[in-house]
Amino acid sequence: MTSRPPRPRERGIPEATVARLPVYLRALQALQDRGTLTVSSEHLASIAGVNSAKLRKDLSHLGSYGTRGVGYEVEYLVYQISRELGLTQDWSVAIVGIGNLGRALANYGGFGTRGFRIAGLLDADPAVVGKTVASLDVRHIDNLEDVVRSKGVSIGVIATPSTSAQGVASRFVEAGVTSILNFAPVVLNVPEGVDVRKVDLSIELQILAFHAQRRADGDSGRGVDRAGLELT
Amino acid sequence: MTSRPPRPRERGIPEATVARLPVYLRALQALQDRGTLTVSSEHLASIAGVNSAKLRKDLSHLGSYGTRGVGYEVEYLVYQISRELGLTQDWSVAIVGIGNLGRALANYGGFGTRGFRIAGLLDADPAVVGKTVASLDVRHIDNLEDVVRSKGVSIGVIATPSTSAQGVASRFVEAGVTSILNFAPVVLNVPEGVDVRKVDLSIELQILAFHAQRRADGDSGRGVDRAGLELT
DNA sequence: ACGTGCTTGTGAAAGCGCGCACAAAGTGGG
DNA sequence: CCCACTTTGTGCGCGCTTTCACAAGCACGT
Ligand SMILES: NC(=O)c1ccc[n+]([C@@H]2O[C@H](COP(=O)([O-])OP(=O)(O)OC[C@H]3O[C@@H](n4cnc5c(N)ncnc54)[C@H](O)[C@@H]3O)[C@@H](O)[C@H]2O)c1
Ligand SMILES: NC(=O)c1ccc[n+]([C@@H]2O[C@H](COP(=O)([O-])OP(=O)(O)OC[C@H]3O[C@@H](n4cnc5c(N)ncnc54)[C@H](O)[C@@H]3O)[C@@H](O)[C@H]2O)c1
Repeated sequence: MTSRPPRPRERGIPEATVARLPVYLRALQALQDRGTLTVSSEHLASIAGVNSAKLRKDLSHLGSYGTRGVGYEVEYLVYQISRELGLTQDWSVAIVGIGNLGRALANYGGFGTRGFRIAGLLDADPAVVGKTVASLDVRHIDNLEDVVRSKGVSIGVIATPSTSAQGVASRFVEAGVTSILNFAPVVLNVPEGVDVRKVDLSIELQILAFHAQRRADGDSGRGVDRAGLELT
Repeated sequence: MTSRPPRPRERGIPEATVARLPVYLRALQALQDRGTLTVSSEHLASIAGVNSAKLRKDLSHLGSYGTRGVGYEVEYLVYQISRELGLTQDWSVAIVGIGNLGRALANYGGFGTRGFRIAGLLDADPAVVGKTVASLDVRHIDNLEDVVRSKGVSIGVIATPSTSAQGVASRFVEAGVTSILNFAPVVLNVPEGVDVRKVDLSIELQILAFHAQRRADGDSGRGVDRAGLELT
């Protein structure tokens, strides 16, 4: 537990930028589908819903891929962002907890499109194990290590009730999975070096409720005009 | 389009704090269920997975509800956070797009527990309209305005394909809904004063892939020990 | 009544992220 | 060849966020 030096900016792209690159990528692919060859930061920014200076600064972290006076070559930029995000390789995903949400995720076509392949579905309920969901058969959770190793799973998705989530996370980690996407409303405890992201619908609703209440508090009679909302 | 003054900190709780209050609330309710009466910032922080100083500063925005030398009274804090987040009143939610995801959301029990009531389900597909999902019958999207008005819907959830999402959002806005939770992978365009939050699974996976790739780049042969990961 | 020990609440410092504004660099027309 | 125009890449200032560190405050035992 040596006290780390104040982050020597390893070789790095800022987190905030990383979180926006997928948005840019999607916008660029939409342009590509429409046959657009080049795009200005202004135009791309408006599609992606961000400030154009921010977009340029974000892209500058990947290198200088634009041409002054012209803009960015769409195809080249798509490739560069894909490469930076690691989408030029395939990622195997395992989903644990094939209930309401797990089934929806398994049936969702949007993952396969961009380098993510669902390699395994796991559940603990005998009534679910053995069933076929999205042309994969649901295996018993005890096979987790097998599935991870044989399919080369590197991303684990947790869609179990929150009581089971920590246990599943630990098993993922033991099996060597270092990237976890968690839908259960609990804080997961994992060793350093394991990356956990959470998706929590209740939190999103509560944040919306907070802002809605604040708006209602201020608006007495008079019309809106309340500004300063942050649109994520 | 008057240029706004540099944000006079209306009367406000920082955004970052608002996003964490629901996490604290959940931790507190777990303590409450276990019969715990008071909790220190250190303890609560470790449950919630944050730094204790941050927790104290967050809570200080709500007022001084702690007792030095003792900690915080769990029940009182639950109430204060609930009130601040607007959970002491009921919020009606309408879900549009009753497909894989919409059905999972409708069947999810976790919403009702905390002030959110699903008041209406809407879809455009004649094969879905009229069906009963989660003991609500699915109405046709043309009834959106009706449903919003008659049920007092204040939060709209969009779970349609991305091609329809903007249209649905606009109809929500026209009907007077100013809080929207969007699952479709598109940037929504809404007038000022409307609050949009998005949940985008593909983006989460891509961020995980980015970090996983970076870890793999550094680790040549030798075991892990890569530090500096930010766990959200 | 008073000291001991624990915990809160917050000032101060450092790090990040955002957006303005502009120089640098390229394009294209004359 | 030069000039007008467009657009990138970035220096800079500002405000938000996080974390440290500690004085102030409270409980409890004696
Ligand atoms: N459904 C939603 O829309 C929704 C919304 C927000 C959050 N969530 C969260 O997502 C999670 C799943 O929700 P759901 O509605 O799909 O629940 P669900 O009850 O329908 O499904 C949970 C599944 O997990 C399985 N399971 C339980 N313990 C397990 C274990 N130890 N190992 C493997 N599988 C196990 C169960 O057999 C079941 O099939 C929950 O934590 C829930 O809070 C769901
Ligand atoms: N299923 C998932 O796990 C998942 C994951 C990530 C993102 N998403 C996104 O969530 C959205 C929904 O996904 P899904 O898998 O449920 O899709 P789906 O095709 O199963 O369901 C979409 C539903 O929306 C309805 N619909 C279409 N146009 C409509 C309109 N104009 N008005 C009302 N209803 C309309 C359709 O009839 C259908 O029932 C998509 O945008 C998808 O990209 C889904």
